[in-house]
Amino acid sequence: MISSSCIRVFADTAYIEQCQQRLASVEPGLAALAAVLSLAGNRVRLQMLFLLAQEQQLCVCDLADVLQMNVSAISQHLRKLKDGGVIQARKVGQTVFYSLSAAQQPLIHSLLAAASTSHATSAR
Amino acid sequence: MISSSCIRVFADTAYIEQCQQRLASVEPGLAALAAVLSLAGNRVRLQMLFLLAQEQQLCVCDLADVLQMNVSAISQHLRKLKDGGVIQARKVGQTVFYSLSAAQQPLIHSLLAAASTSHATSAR
DNA sequence: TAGGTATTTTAGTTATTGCTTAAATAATGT
DNA sequence: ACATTATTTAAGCAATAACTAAAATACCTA
Repeated sequence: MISSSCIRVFADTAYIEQCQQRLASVEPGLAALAAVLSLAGNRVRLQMLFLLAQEQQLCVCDLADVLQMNVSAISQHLRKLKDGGVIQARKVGQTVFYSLSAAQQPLIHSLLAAASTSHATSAR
Repeated sequence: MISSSCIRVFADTAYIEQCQQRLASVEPGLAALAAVLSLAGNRVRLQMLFLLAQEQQLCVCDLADVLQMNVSAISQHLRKLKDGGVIQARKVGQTVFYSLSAAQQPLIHSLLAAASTSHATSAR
């Protein structure tokens, strides 16, 4: 037992274990989702995903121009997104075009939909 | 101009500016979304959100027991989620019950749905 | 082959994050 | 008032993240 348990009215051992069991059953999915969300949870990367969703594909230079950022910084963000399976690369000559990966495209689109629809309640 | 622009076939200034303009129009929404996603993009916090979605409400102790983590660490995660407007607190005696905030509940549920349905394609 | 362009990688710096420990608050019961 | 319980806060630390600058790679064209 890592930390001292509370002695409270609600919640008994059986209840705790039930929660743990339900959690365990979805844990792989949650871990994978957390990985994608942490990638999308960066302002610059979310902008990049928005642009890719809108334009289908963009090269590193395009993104750097639009976001007015260092090419190297953009490239490093793209690498993270690619490593996370969120985007894919297609090389044409010396230009690399990035696009949303087919696998994660639905998730990304549903996330971005939330940005427009949900009237983003300001924090605090 | 922050970085040297590329001299490439696709993409001209007009195109870049068009992208920038579209981006600017959704930027407030994207920034707000990024804030929520970065909160949900942490494995522990996503587990907490899953549990809150499942059980409606839980106190700090419950979460610490289920996740087998330090009460203080849990409390600090809860604070971030509350500051971000993702959850809300209700105090009953000396126990504080946390639950998903009404405003962000739809977004959180749609995120969690992705964890079960989307057959989370493993990265790399 | 040489030079230029697009991109990636490496190294270094600074800022942020998540956790631990310990102390501080707050509410409850004696 | 005092001890107990639930939670929060503060301080410190190790790990991670994001950016800059510089060097390395890859591809194209003359």
